[in-house]
Amino acid sequence: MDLSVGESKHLQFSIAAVERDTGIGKDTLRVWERRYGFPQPGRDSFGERSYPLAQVEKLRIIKRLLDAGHRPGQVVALSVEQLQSITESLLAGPVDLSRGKGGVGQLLDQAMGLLRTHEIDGLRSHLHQAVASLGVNRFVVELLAPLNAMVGDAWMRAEIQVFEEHLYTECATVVLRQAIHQLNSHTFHRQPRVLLTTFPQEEHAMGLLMAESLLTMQGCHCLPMGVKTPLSDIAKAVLAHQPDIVALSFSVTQNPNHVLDGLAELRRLLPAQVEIWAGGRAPVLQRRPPAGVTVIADLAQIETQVQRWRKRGP
Amino acid sequence: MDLSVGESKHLQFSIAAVERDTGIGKDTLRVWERRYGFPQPGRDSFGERSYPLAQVEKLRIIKRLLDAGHRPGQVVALSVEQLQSITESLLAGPVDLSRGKGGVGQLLDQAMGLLRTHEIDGLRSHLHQAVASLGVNRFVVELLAPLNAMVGDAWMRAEIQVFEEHLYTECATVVLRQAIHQLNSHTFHRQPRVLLTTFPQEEHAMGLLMAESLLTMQGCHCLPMGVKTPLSDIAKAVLAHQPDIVALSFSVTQNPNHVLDGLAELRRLLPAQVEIWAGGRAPVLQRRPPAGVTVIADLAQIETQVQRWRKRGP
DNA sequence: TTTATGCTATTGTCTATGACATATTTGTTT
DNA sequence: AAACAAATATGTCATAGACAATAGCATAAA
Repeated sequence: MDLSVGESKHLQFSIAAVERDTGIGKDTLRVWERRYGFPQPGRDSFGERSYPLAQVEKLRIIKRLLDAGHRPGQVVALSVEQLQSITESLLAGPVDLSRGKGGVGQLLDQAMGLLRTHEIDGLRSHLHQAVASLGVNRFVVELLAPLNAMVGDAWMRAEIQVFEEHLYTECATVVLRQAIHQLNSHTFHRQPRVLLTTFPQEEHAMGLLMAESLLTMQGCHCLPMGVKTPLSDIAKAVLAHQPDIVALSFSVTQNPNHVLDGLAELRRLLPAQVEIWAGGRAPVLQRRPPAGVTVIADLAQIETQVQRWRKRGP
Repeated sequence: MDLSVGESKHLQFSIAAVERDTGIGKDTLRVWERRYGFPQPGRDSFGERSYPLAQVEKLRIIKRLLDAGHRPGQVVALSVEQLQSITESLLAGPVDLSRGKGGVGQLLDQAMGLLRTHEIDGLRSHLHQAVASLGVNRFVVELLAPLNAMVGDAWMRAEIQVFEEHLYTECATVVLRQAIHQLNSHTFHRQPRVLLTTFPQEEHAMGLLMAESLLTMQGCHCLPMGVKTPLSDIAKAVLAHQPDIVALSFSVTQNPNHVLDGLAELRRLLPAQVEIWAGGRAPVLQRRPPAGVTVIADLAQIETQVQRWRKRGP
């Protein structure tokens, strides 16, 4: 029978299948084997690497730790137990802080509960209700943002599955998009035009969507461009649409240098009167705020910044 | 400055950037060079391949022809003129067909016009109106799907900018999501549960969204999971949610082998009674339909397939 | 104490060429 | 025409070495 598909009956994976399932490139897999002694795949009858399931799963744990900032030399050669203890020690504190304040803590816990029990329809209607009762602003700032953080944490600890995270993201996106659509944007005296997108490395669209909702609440005219736009294309779009502000979102996992270099480069490409706003959880933004860029430390600041822009001279 | 993206100031591309932009693997690019004499990249100061823009564009044309069924030996060594004459003789048929029938051709052209003149708000309201007047079903099948194809074509020929494509995608997504949300799903006798997602390589969510809208129209219960789900996580989600059908979407650019390998592997991972539906523009699906997988050749077939499922014994 | 600078180790990706399984075409024989 | 065999075409995997980019760390300067 045909075994060329990458996975044999006994859950053995070809190098291409491992690349697809872990996101680790073929070259990297080979060089890890050479340098660290792991993974150590068997060979099939053609002399090609054949990875058992256990090694693929270990590789996924390793990938998570790398995303969290660990380096291959520290973790690739460790045992599964050691990897798991590192994963657990990685996140200990900040979760409890967000709960309990303002009474939304209960809504948060309910949402996490629905996610864990796979009640997606229940989660969706729960979030819909929350929008209705809290209003878009509080929904985003007090419920959705902390919930994102909690889901991200839980994912890091492998407490929730990848597919649960996917379902959550999709669900939250639907609810939030719906909420944005129902906003009847008030007309302010000065209505800034805001172009929203992310850099090519950044895949996460939730931050962008949260920003869009709050900006729309503030009466801004939003031009959402989705994620992963090359710098030169951001510049072309600015030329074509003449926005007042370019808003960018960065998640934790972003390479700090890429963030700073990208922002500096973009600042160079854009006319001076176009403001660049950078928000999101990338720590480097707070630590070394780049020149000519407005750093949005947390979502609540969006309101303040829009007001500042309105007061600014033309 | 940051050159890590693979593209230098003078529009020279690294091999990784070419792989990303054309979908042709690094190994394949090197072996074409060895065997056919094209592409013939220059070398940068480090001795690494450096592809000029013209060659990348030619590679995109070649990729199109390969997707259409031509073989590398026939086309890789040809000149740009020869390639274009083949392309035009190829494209004579199916595009015009979709226009002019049923009067949506005009709506199509208007949409393309709005996109080219950067009137995004106009495009959005145009599409909203189209949903209202055509109904979701015809909107998706007759307007949005052809429009996607046209935008894809235009992008392949480098007639539209990357940022225009981004804006279009975002705009169409918003309109379609809105339309889905307003569907009040009728309850049928047998209501299949459908899990929707894509393989890890596939970034495009539009196909999935179009499928979701049509499935919902047919009274299906949809579980959208977003894009890029690893195979083993699809399997876990199936275990948790017990859907009747797993629906996957594939765009043209997908590597044919990856598509077939992935589908075969997924088929082995899932219980036999769970159907796998594969749709989208990946030509390999029609050319070599994999066993145990229902190929959805075009969107209109979704209705037929749902009816077939309903008649099927439990 | 903090901020720059330079050295060193780490790490991913590239290069080169060869091998070969699978797919497709071509040629030959019923 | 249909069936089978031989030949080609094609993508992917293998090995091993090289090196640019990154990160960590120590030292010097503010």
